[in-house]
Amino acid sequence: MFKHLDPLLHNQLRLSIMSLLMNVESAEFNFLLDQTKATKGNISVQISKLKEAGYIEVKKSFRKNYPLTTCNITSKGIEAFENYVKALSGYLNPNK
Amino acid sequence: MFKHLDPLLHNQLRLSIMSLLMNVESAEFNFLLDQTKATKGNISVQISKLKEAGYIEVKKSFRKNYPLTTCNITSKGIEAFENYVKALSGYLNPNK
DNA sequence: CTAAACTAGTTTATTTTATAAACCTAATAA
DNA sequence: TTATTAGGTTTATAAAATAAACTAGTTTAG
Repeated sequence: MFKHLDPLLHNQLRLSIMSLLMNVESAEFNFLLDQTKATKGNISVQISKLKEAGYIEVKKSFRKNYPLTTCNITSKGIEAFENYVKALSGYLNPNK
Repeated sequence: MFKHLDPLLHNQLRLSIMSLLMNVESAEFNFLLDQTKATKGNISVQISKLKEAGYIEVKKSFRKNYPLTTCNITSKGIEAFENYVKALSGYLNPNK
């Protein structure tokens, strides 16, 4: 009846991040900060969780002497996102 | 960009309950128990929360000497569910 | 009749999760 | 050179989810 919803994706901020990463080659920390309007701390934590799950890759480098964190979605992450969308649709269109 | 997701609906069990209630006049506690496969305690708690929010109505009666709890969705609940679905779609179809 | 098992839930205690505030390190500006 | 800014991370707190234990009563088997 109701499929299990990946708890890692069933969170507003993490889902936002994944949704953004679905659309781009890669995204910088500040891009995510700007788009999501979340706090830095929160984003930092959620990036870690997504990374730990293998849903995204995180590259740390320097630009203009400042640290720069860049993220991109992995194939595993894409798959998870697509599965999540599929599972959710079972909840959203109860009349179909 | 990303709309706020009603935290009351952004939960697997509560969303399941609301999804079920969208389809029926009313549903008994045991129907929800059976359909969702959740524990009684969990369902009890989530029903209370949905009720407190005014998303559902809860009637308590007796049938065959046993207590019987029946739920139905309210117009406020229907509206909330529809808004939730609309808001979520902004996350799910990032390429559109 | 009475003890065990069952119905239909609710409450409570514990764990997990989310979140923001405080903090850190290095770089640039005044 | 000390103040401020950039780019984050860590930690402390609050909120939520969950299951186990409990309540209250009913049915059934001996």
